[in-house]
Amino acid sequence: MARPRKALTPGRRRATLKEVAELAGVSTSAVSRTFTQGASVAPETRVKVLAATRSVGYQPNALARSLMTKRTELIGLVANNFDNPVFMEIFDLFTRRLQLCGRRPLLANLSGGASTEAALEMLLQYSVDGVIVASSTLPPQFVRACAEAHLPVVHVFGRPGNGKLPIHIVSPDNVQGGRLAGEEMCKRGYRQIAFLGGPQTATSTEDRLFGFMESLAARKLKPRAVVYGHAYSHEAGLILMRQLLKDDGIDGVFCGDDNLAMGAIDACREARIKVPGGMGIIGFNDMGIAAWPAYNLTTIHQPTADIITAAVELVLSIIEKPVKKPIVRLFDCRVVVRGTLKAA
Amino acid sequence: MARPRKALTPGRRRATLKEVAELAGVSTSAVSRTFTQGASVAPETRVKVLAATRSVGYQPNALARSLMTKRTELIGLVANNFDNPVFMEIFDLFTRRLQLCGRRPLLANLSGGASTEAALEMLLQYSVDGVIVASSTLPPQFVRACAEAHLPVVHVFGRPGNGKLPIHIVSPDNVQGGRLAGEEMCKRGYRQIAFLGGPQTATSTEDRLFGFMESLAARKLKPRAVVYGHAYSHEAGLILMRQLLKDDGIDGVFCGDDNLAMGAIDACREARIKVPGGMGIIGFNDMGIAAWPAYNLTTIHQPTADIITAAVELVLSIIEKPVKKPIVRLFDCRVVVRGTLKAA
DNA sequence: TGTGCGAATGCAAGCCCTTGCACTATGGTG
DNA sequence: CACCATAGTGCAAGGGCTTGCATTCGCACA
Repeated sequence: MARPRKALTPGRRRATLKEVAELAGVSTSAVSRTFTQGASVAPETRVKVLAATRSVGYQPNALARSLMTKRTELIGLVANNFDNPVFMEIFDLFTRRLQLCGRRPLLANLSGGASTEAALEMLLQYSVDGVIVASSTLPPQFVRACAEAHLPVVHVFGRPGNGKLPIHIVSPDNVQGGRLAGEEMCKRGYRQIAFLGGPQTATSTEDRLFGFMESLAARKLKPRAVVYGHAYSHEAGLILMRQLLKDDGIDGVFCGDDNLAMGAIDACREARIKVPGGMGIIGFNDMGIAAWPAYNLTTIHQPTADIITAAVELVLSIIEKPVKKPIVRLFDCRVVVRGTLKAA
Repeated sequence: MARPRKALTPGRRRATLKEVAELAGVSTSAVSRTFTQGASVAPETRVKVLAATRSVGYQPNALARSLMTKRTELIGLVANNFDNPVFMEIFDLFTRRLQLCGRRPLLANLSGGASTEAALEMLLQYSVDGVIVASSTLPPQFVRACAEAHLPVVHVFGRPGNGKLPIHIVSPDNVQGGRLAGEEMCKRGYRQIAFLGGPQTATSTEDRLFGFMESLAARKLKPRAVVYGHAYSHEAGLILMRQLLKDDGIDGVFCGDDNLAMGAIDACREARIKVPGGMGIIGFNDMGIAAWPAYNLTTIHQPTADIITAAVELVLSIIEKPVKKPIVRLFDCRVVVRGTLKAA
């Protein structure tokens, strides 16, 4: 907790560097250099400056500084999935990680059809050093537009584009994860498996389905059904699963997200179908709630913390040293076995 | 050892107001005024300026502007509860609301013992116009320090202080909510009711307990037990409930939060105790998951959207026109009846 | 025709910082 | 003892923007 600064009379303007300089009896340059890593300042000067600083409660104005340095230490954090509890963890990791590196997250919420143009404008007007877009359900044009505006941008949970623009990707390997899900279900004897995905436009859903179909194909199988929801939500899972249950040949469902999977489980319970006995269900993400006993969901885990760490490192590195060719970092997923698939 | 000097991004520099002025053949003032609400500019001048603006893709530099205007349109959003899914909704509402008013949320994450001093420093250095602190589990000194630094600050989910500093509060009426919970349980015949709270230091827990005890006292009852968790988490609820179950006289539990309540339900299920038959449970918050069929939790609803709207309005208004006396806005809660309390 | 007024404009002085450059000590070297 | 590298300093010129002030212009009014 900052201690109260008595010298700052109420209502008074905040102290400026110039005032500190006068008080310390040195030039403004000396004060500035005192707050600049690696600048050359005599120890006694530094002491005087720090004393003056303390006595008026001076805080450097980061915005004025950025005018000269061309660096704001601001990172735009763009997302559109504020309805998915998974993102709580993701926000937590991002903001802490950024804080650790002395960067500040400037948030842009693109949920509910907020204007992407306005968001981009905001990022530019506030001169963010870089942008992290955390979403697989955003129109790809937005990320492109960032790159075109020469903003260093990393698309987390995104999918590699056509390679023309430097749009860097950090993401779980959704194809591999989908494959894992398919294999796990097959291994455990499920044969008539449906895919219950999120929005059809989400690259994550598409890729997970792709991997899933691959693994089925390797066993000469095909999905029994493929359905898509309007969002990665419990509600969508519930509704879609009710629909799938009309086909009583289905013995298992791969859900493209844990929220969907939990909705699907609730639909089964509603229909008095036992999971995993009557119906096998596997999710994707391994969000916290998936482990709660009420669901105890078998799911595909993605290494969220590693992904976010990598994303932050990447964006900082391309700010430092721009890169022409798109960088792609995919992280392997793994199966977390809980109780919604029967034993092998 | 000099600080690594930045290689400027190779992409073309962003256009400046001066360049636009030259291109349009007018003074910089004219351009500036074109982008200033209510300034006087001839229609034809405006047209020329806008044309030039478009042709070079000019975006005003909000940071440079803030140097003169003393306004950044940045609002600090401080929280420490990134592990609680409830906060996803809260973030969503805050960020959208702020965006609607043309403000930008600058995030400070105080989870996991991140330094409050560093956070305050950051808010000051970036000259946020105001601060919203959304937490009931933060050391009150932090909010005080903001106020002492003359930052307009609104404490959401906070509790009125001693009235010396202009710390404004927007919050659900936790006492009233607690009273509601107690009344509802009594009405339905529960008599040996325990309180399962969050951190003992959280004012929300304290106030909910207070209201709860009031309503019991009105019926000459007392809580059968009072326990506190380390956090508003499912895990804490689970652990505490297991503990409470050792006392088989308890017939109901008021949980200070839905996460706790869901943990408590899982503990009951684990012990094969039927809810609400063998044990009545009521939560607080009415988070999305509480309505999922797996829990179907009876709970106290707080009008989150109204609270957030009020908080944003309040912070903007005190930025505009500072207020000496603390403003307190409490919002009534209401009971949402679902399936975890037996019929009256 | 003269007067007054408001609208439109440009000038230049900032806002709060950083940094290139020129300059002074200082001490170490041959 | 002359010489030079080096650390420490201040000056002043910005960085991209707003805004008070003075000026110009057109117009309505008398």
